[in-house]
Amino acid sequence: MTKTKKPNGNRASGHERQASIIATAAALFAAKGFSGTTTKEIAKTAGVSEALLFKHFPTKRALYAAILAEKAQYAELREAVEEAAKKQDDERLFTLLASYRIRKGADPTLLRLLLFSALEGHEMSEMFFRRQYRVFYDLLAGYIGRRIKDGAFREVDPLLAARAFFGVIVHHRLLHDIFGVPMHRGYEETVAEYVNLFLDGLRSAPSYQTTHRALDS
Amino acid sequence: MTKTKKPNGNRASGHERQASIIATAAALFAAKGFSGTTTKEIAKTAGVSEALLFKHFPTKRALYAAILAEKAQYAELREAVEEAAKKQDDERLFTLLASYRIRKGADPTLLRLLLFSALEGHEMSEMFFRRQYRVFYDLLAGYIGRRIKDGAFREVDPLLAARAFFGVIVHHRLLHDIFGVPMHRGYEETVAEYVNLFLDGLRSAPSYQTTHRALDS
DNA sequence: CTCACCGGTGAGTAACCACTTACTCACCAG
DNA sequence: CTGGTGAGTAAGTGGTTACTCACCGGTGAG
Repeated sequence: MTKTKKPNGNRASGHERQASIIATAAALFAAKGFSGTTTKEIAKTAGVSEALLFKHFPTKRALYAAILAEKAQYAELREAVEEAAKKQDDERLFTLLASYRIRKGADPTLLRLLLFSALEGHEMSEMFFRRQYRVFYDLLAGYIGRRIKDGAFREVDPLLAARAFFGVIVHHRLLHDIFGVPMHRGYEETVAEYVNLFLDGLRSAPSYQTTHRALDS
Repeated sequence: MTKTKKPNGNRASGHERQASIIATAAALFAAKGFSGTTTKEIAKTAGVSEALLFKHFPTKRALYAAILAEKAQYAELREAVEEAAKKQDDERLFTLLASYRIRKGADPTLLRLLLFSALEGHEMSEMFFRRQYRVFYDLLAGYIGRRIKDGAFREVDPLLAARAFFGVIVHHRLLHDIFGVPMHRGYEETVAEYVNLFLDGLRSAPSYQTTHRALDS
């Protein structure tokens, strides 16, 4: 053979390679979208040949789907949230939900993947969305509904209220992570401000007559 | 016959063609992103040859930039908003801002273009964002600041409050237009609910002492 | 009449795309 | 030593992409 053979030792097991490919590809897809990322680029960044990529994943779409499926696995936050809900500790529950997304080391990769997959209309997008957001958002709507029955919150549409709160948080990350708008307060301050603003809106008795046609319907 | 000659008469002027190309391309870019859309596809949909496309726009990116520049031209809403601000009509101002985005015929194209351009990191993205959103968002922050000085709103960070309100609206459109979550109330009802929720949060005196340290951990 | 000009195109082209083929190498059980 | 197996790749494949060029036909001024 004409070529020098390298003394190997850096041969990884199948699962290690697969994981490292997924990690590399996830970063690239998050940065440039599905159709903005080439398999050649993924292979080069992961330090393997393109052929090996296709040994592990039959198509580019399959690799993308594998990433979304992996990133959709989450639970950790749920228990803490459900505990706060049991104790009816409003501040804690809202602060938990907010500071999970708005915090110092928060990784923008997930949000970018979610947005790209939804915009590009990938088939896994809906599942990804459901696992990552829908869960918490239904959970919060349920909690708000219960607190209204208890008389702790005023009569609002629980679903819309839950959407509103997540709106505040998601929008913040959109500005910060996607549009590059700088933070103008610290993370904890920001979260506290959002939570207080929102909770006071939920708890205040309608002190003076505002146009309430929205609710009596 | 070697070539059929069509009896013409449908020859458009340069500017007409340019406008129709922009309209067609905008729809496609909004649907599939920059790198997800091919020049061949644009030409076919617009009913012209690919060559003509490049007569009007030197590159695909230039066409994209032209679209963003065109879509960034907006003002109409500003006057109405500024008038409401002068009259200190809170309900009207907030309702105007909300119902401009959340209404029956609202076109999702703009939001999709904005998100794609930001995610894909196009150079025109920042300008597009500034003209389409930043304007109103600074305007609202200024108004909230003034209302706080007047004593009409309680002491909050005006910038964060403005972000919060836009967050509610933008998130609603995100769910509705990008993620396909169905509306669960009518447009006007939804807007009214969001506005009331938010205004009550701004106006209520902090009735009982909430933990304002949030997450001192 | 003519001829420059404008709107418009068919037929490319080089580079790039996702994906394949045919192969090497290291390792191990029998 | 032999034959099977899993990790890995160089060198393609056909199709697509953004972009180009030589050219066409109608129109109106001189």
